[in-house]
Amino acid sequence: VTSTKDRLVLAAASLLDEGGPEAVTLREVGRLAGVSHNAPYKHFADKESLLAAVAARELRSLAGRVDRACRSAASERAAIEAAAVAYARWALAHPVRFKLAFVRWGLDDPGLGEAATLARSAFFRPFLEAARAGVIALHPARAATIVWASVHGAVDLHLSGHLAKDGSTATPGDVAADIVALLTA
Amino acid sequence: VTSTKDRLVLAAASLLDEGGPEAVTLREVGRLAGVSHNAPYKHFADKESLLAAVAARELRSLAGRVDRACRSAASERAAIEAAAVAYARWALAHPVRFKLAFVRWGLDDPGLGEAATLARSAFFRPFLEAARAGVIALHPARAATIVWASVHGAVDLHLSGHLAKDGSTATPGDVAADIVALLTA
DNA sequence: ACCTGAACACCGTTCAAGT
DNA sequence: ACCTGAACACCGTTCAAGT
Repeated sequence: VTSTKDRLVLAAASLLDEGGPEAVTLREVGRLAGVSHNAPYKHFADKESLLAAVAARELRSLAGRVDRACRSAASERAAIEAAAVAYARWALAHPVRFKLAFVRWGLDDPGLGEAATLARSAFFRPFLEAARAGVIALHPARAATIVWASVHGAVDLHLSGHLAKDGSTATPGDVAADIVALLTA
Repeated sequence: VTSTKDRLVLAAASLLDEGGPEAVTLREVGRLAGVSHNAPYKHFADKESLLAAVAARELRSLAGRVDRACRSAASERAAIEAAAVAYARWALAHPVRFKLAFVRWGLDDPGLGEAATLARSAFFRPFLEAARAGVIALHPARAATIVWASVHGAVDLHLSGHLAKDGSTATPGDVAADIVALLTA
């Protein structure tokens, strides 16, 4: 019951996971979806638009994970920590998708914009609730951006191999714990 | 007096700045360096190795900038803030080079590893000195990783368009200021 | 030791045509 | 409305050969 368009997106995502970005060719995407090598052009403007659809799907998935993690937390502070941990776990588990989702797009796909807003909102929600409960002193948007940037940056540095391997630097998990502790102190 | 190898790296960097990653083709690199389209293969194993050399050059440049910014600071705290600001300014001024420097490389170029260590050391130095002076309470490597990750992440989110445009989220500069204030409080 | 030119396989994109 | 097959321009890489 999946449309050709959906199958194309799924095929691209699958190729991305298995062989990295350079493995995603329109010819292979078509073959995996059971259509010709240029059927994608009937559903997407070009290759970049197809990849943007993959990125959007990924961001919506991330938003869902963060949302569920927050909801099952016992306190406002635990919800913040759960959001940070869920974000880091997702990124470390799917490094290629993570990198794709934060590429500088040369287009402005409305679906991609909506998905990005969804992910941002999911991450910000526990901060708004913590601020209402008086758990954090800082402006919630400022606090949320700091934690988001910290976790995102730690993961990116880790994935690109820039954090020292000898243990002299902190891991993404350390950074998440430290920053939440600092903000709720 | 520049060698062909140097000219190839410079040509690649120039093309990268002007037209983005997809503008860097070995044919155009060769043409710009005044050699044939496959002369690069006499100096680099493949295209990825050439790009790794560009990334290494960029990381050394970043290390120099951070170093100079720290040295001209009036206090230990000012040195930390200067390092963070220098990092963010460099990244925002050269977004394409920034993205290239933090790509997940499928090779282990020794020159790239050394350059990465150089950049990391430059960023960590003011934290070691601040810890010695008693300005920060946290372990210096932990504090440095937090600030580094925060600034790096804020810039990456900003460049990929994930920070809201309506001003509801903080800018990379805000994040740098907030995180340094939190750590030295 | 360093470079060139031809050649090969592959890819994104376009186009005319099919149902 | 959706898809196909041929074709085009382009790119990374290899190879035989040149100085």
